[in-house]
Amino acid sequence: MDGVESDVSSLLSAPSKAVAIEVLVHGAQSRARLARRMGLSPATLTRLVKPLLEGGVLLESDAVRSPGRGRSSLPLDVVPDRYKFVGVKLTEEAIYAVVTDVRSRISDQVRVPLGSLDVSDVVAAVHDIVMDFQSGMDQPLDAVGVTVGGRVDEGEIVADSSFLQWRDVPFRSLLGAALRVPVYLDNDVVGLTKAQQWFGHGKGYSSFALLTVGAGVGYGLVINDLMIPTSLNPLSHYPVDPSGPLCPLGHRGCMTAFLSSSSITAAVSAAHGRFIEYDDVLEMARSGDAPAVRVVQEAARALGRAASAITAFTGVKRIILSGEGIHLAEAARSSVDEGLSEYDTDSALHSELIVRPMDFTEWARGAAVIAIQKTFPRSSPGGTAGSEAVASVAYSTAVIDSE
Amino acid sequence: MDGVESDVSSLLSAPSKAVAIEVLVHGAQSRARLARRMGLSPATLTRLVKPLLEGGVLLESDAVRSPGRGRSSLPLDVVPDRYKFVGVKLTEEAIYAVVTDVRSRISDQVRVPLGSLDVSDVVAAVHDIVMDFQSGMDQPLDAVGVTVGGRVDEGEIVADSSFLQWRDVPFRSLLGAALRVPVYLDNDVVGLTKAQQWFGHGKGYSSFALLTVGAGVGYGLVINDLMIPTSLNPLSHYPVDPSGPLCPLGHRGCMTAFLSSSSITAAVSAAHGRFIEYDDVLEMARSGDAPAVRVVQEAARALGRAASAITAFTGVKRIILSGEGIHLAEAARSSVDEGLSEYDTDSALHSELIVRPMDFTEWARGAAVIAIQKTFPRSSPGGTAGSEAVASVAYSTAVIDSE
DNA sequence: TTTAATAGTTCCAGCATGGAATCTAAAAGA
DNA sequence: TCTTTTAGATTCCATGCTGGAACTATTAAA
Repeated sequence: MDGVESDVSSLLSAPSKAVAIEVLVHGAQSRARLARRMGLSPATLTRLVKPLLEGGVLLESDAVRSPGRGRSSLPLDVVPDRYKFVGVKLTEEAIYAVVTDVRSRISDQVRVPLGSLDVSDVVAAVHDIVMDFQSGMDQPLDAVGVTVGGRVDEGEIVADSSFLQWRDVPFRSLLGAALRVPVYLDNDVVGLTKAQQWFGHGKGYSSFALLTVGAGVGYGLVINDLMIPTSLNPLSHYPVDPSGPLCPLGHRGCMTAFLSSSSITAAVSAAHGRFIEYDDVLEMARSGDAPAVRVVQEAARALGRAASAITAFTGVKRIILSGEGIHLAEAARSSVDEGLSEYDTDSALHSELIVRPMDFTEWARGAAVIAIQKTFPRSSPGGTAGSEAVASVAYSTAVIDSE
Repeated sequence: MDGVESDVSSLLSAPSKAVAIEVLVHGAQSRARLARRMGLSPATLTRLVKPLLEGGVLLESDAVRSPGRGRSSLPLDVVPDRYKFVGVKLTEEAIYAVVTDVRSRISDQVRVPLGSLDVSDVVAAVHDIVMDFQSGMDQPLDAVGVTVGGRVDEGEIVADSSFLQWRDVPFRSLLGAALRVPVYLDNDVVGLTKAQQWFGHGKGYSSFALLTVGAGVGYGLVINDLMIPTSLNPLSHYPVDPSGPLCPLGHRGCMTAFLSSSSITAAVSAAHGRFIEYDDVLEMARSGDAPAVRVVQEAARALGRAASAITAFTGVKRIILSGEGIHLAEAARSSVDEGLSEYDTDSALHSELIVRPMDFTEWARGAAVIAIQKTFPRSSPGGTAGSEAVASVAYSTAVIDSE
């Protein structure tokens, strides 16, 4: 609990950190189990765990009986309050921020409306939020993660965010100068995907995809435990049905045209001659309003088709459907399945859909996970030759259209 | 050259093998260069190279001058004839077989028409071909790779091959019993993709895709240097244009409906009221025959759309377009580009298309590469926890529809 | 009470690695 | 021509990670 252990990265060996991450992600477990899971000898595990216990990263809980004979195991778990992180998600209307522990469990959260999109104003607002959190805590903050919708380069610069109307803003260094804490920056879908990977519905899957539906369409991809930099603009405007509606960019039947909240509300509003909220559209669909039913069903079918395409093109079966607008998948699940199986030839290779609505707090948690993962970095599992070339690409371009 | 070094796998350490593969794939280079590329010290490289020289795997060539001062480097190269492999590609009409060196350079090849699709007949035919090759060689064969269109399980069993009309045939053990040489089995697109990865147009790219057009549509995907098991049936019947023609399975506007040779010849033949060969269709398109032009252009546009989708869903930019039927992409390149950019919003993230026609000999070379890669296995670069679970999935299902 | 099975530790030999010093080779400059 | 500089390659050694073997600890079953 003392401040001796200032930094994980510098004081722990890479294998020790790998053990910590294993416990972090897969929960409390004994040395023996860790050894088996990680393909290491019990002897090695004893050695790797020692500095983690001394550093206060892990804690040995009481002995636990397992069925059968043999000595009880001593589960190792992370010390929940050993680290504290802040996650910040920027949207055009508000800043959503959370305080989490190392397992990304939220202990505090706040929503601050955004008065101005001016860079310095936003920096100041985030600074104030973090300071506010800090003052209410009895321990120092370990890191802050910030995510935005749009293109983020090298974790440093908001290269292009249409909704914030920012171009080439070195947000990380700006905020880092204002705070005394390490600041990390990334795309919002990347954050949400990584949160799912370590702590959410992607846990235990070496490959999965995340598809979010809300103001825009987001897409995150993890293959072989590695986040794939998927350039998202192309996907959010991917043609699902060339005879479908138009999106703001003029594409007929693209995913945005079918799935974005604005497209859906616009279609139903037009039919009824008055403006109708997104949630009301779903409600109306449920109660049988013909235009609403039609629009929601078509959107759901487009979603199913997109999921089917993801599996076809990436081989990934597990797909998490999420975002503020994903309730439409619950409202019209059969249409989703319809779109999913429309062109399916091999039933054994079905996509496995998980529908999990997520609000903006969840996005902020994703931002916190960016900070957590940077604090507990994986020791380059890819291990490819030509490290310099790889380094320049890593964590670079993951873009979504947050229009 | 003597038979002392019987097996690479058992006598060389994993890092040494990695060095051999580096030289194999990226060509002759000095120890210093290898050290830089692989992130190792010069000292380590000297040590790793020694057993490779002693084992006759690598050879030191004459000193080569580099611009500037300093000692000349001593390039290390593989001894081309140290190993010999046979690659066999089974199609419904014939067996295509090649003899290659460790760089997959073809030194001999043969095409044997297939009289019967009976399993024992095919085993006998392949056996005879391999024996024939053997008798003409002054050194023993190191391994045989066989590829087939269809689903191959665990590298052991042809689970389902529609064109050979085989189901659950343990081809590897059957052929292995007949031959005295290690036999490896895999899907044909996997072989072709791996050949591209190590020795072809995917060399130097950690991620790329291969799309083949011929009797059917094939798709191979490599991400972060790892072959992704893409279940191909879904892709070959992926809907490109819901208003397009029908495929044999009744899908409207799927990739097979647009791109398979039979669909193309059928469409043009119907228009002209007589049967027209595939190559003639391309010829007629070139000379302006309206139906042929139309069909070829639509097929090319579908190809472009498919390529665009690959980039959108996988983030992979480099796409190799190939197969016996890919000449249509050359004949109508502008239509390919049209389909590629139809829904493109971000020009910086364009797909990078490489069009390379490949005949069946090239597919046989792919089979040889299966044998080469099994002989020089990579030491599990993924390195994920839970090795047992990973092992069962690796090299399993990569399917194409070879109908 | 003995035996078997599992968890965890200690000790040590093996081995891969990289740093430092050294040697070799070639070009540039005096 | 000799010296200096630069870079490739080697040798030697300290370091550190690893797993095997032997051991202790704990628990259930015979």
